[in-house]
Amino acid sequence: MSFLIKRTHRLNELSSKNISDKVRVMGWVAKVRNLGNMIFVDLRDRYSTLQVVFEEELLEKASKLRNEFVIGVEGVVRERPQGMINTKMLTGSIEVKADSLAVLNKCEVLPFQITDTDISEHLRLKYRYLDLRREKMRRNIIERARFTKIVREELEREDFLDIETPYLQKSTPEGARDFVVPSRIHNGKFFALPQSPQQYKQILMIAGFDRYYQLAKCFRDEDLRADRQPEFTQIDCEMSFIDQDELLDEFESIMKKIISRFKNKTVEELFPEPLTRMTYKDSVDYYGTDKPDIRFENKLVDISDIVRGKGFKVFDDILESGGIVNALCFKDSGSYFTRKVLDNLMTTSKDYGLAGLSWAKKKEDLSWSSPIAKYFDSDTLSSIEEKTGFNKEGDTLIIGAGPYKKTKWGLGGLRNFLAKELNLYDKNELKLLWVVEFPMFEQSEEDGSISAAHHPFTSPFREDMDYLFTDPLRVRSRAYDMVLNGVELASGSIRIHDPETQSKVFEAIGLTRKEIESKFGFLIEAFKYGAPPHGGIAFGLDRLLMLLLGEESIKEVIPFPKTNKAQDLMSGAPGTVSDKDLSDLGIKITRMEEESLDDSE
RNA sequence: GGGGGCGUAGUUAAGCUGGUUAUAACGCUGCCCUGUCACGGCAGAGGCCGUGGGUUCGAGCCCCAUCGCUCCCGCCA
Repeated sequence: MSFLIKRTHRLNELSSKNISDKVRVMGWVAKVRNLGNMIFVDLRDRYSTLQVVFEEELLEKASKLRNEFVIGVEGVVRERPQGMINTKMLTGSIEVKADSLAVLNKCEVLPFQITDTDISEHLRLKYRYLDLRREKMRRNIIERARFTKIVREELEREDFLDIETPYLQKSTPEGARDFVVPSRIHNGKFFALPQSPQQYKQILMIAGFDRYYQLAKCFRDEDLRADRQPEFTQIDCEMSFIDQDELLDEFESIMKKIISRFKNKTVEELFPEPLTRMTYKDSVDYYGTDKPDIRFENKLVDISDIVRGKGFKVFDDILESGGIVNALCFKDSGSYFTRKVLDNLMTTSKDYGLAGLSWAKKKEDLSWSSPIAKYFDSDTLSSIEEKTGFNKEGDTLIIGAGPYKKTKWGLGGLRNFLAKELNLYDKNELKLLWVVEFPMFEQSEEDGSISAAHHPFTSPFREDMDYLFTDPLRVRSRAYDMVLNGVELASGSIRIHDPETQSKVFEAIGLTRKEIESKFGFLIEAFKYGAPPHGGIAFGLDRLLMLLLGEESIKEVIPFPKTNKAQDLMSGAPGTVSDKDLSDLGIKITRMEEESLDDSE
C-alpha cells in the first residue's frame, strides 16, 4: 500500500474535515449494496461504520465481497452528494471513494447475521466472537471498560489501593461449593479458587493497608441463573478504622458518584435523597424480601389483628398456630384482575410458596366483591379498608395467610410479579437503598443446623452476644446489603477483629476446635497481632452493569460467559485431561459419565 | 436433585383436527441494474422436522424415552 498514508484510520476519526484526504481504512464488510456499475460497502470497525464506494476497475474485485470479509481500502474522503446524507451514521455525511482494495481475509457463510437480533443463545455462545461483533454486544463490552475505569478512579480518589490476592487458596468449609484445583507437588491436596478474597483482604487490613479494593474474579461451583455465573467479578473493598455508619456513608457516596458518572448525570439529579437504611425486619415485614424493590409502594399490610376471631375459620386456625394474615393493595387495577387472572394467580401463588390466596375487588358502589367478604361484619371490612387503602372502585386486595416466613416471602414474590404485570414502575428509574441489621445466623430447614447468614467473619451486635449459644437466631449482625431495584447489588459487614469473638462465632456454627484451627487458625493467629477494627463490602460488577445497561441477563455484559450447565460452548470447557496429567496429580477417575469420555465436541 | 418452556433449510419463524411435493423472510449461488444505505428485479440451490422407539393405512403434528438449550425452585457464607 501507498507509503504516503502513514497509518490506518479509525473510522470514527473521519469526518467532513477530512474531505479530499487520502486515507487508509480497514475493517469488516458489514453490508454490500451492489448497484451494477457502482458498489457500496458499509465498512465496520470497533469505532464506527463508514460507506466505501467502488467504481470502474474495482467493480469486479468488489463484487466478490461478502459480509464479514476483512478488507483494507485506500481512497479519498469525499462529501456525499446532496440528499444522500445518512443521518443515522456517525460518518453519514462522507464516504470514501476507493482507489485500491485488499481482501485481507474471507468469511464463510455465517451461522447468523451480525445484524440479527433474535439469535439463540446456544449459537451466540458457540460463535461468541461473531456475537461480540454485534452492535449491542460491542457497546456492552466497551461500556464495561468505561465503567471499570470510573470505578477505579472513584475508589482511588478516596485512597483505596488496588491490591491483588491469590487465586489459589485454601478450601473453606462454609458457604458455596469450591472450585477445586489439585496440587501436583502435594498429591492428594487441593487448592480452591476464591469464592471471595475475604480472608486475604482482612489480612491486608491487619497488615496496615487501611483501604483496599480489587476488581476480583470470584468462583462458586453452584447452579447457574440469569444473574449468576460460576465465575464473576466483584468490586471488592475493605477499610479499617470505621464504624458501620461511616462505612455506609462512604460507599453510598462513592457508588452514587460512580453510577452518576456512568449515566452522565449529576449525583443530585440521580440520587437527590440520602439512601434509606431499612432494617432486615422492616424489609421482610413490608416487602416480603431482604432485597426490596422500592420503585413502587404496595407494601404488605398485616391485617392479622383485624380478622382475628371474626369467625372465618381458615384465618383463625392459621392465626392460632402462630401464622399471619397479610394483604397487598393494588390501586385502580380492576381491569387487570379479571376473574380469570385471579384464578390463575392461585396457581402462580403456589410457585411462590403460598398455600393459598384470597382476594377482594371494589365494586362501583364501593361494596366488596370477594369470596371471603361474607365472613366479616362491616366494621371489620372498614378496618381492613382503612389499614390497606382499599377504598376506591377498581382497587384490588390480594390476601395471603399462613406461617410468618412463608407468607411474607410468598407475598413478596407476588408483589414483584404483579408490579411487573401491572407496570407499576418506571424501568429506567434507579432506586438504591441499604438493608441493615441482618440476622447473624440462619437455620437449615433440612437438619436444623445453624450457619452464618452472611459469613462467619461478620461481627455480631455487641448487645446480642449473650444469645450466641442460647438463642443464636436472635443475634443480629453488623451486615448490610445495597439493593438496586430489587436486586442485591452489594453485600458487606463490619468484621470481627478479636480472636475471642471469632472463635466463639465459629463454635456457634458448630465447628470443632480442630476444624477452626486447621481452616482458620492463621486468621485467628493474625487477630492476635494488632488487628484494627475493619469492615468491607463487595459489589457484583456484572449485576450492576446488567442493571445499568438495561439487560436481563449478566451474560450480556460478560465477554465469555458459561451456559446454564456451566460450559464454555466455544472452547468446549470443561474437558478431560490426559492420563499422564492425572497420574502426576495423583488422581484416579473412578466414575465417569460416558459422554465426558468423548471429548471430540 | 426437582419443575416449566423450546428444538422444523445457514438463521429466525409458520405449519390448522395426523392426510398429496413441508412454507416464508433473511442469508447463500447465478444473472440484470450508476447514488444505495432494510437497495431493487429475475432465476436457483438448500431439510434425517434434535435423536431413538412406539401408536397408525399414514406422524413435523399423538405417546414414551433420550439429548441439547433456556427459565425457575433447591443451592448460591
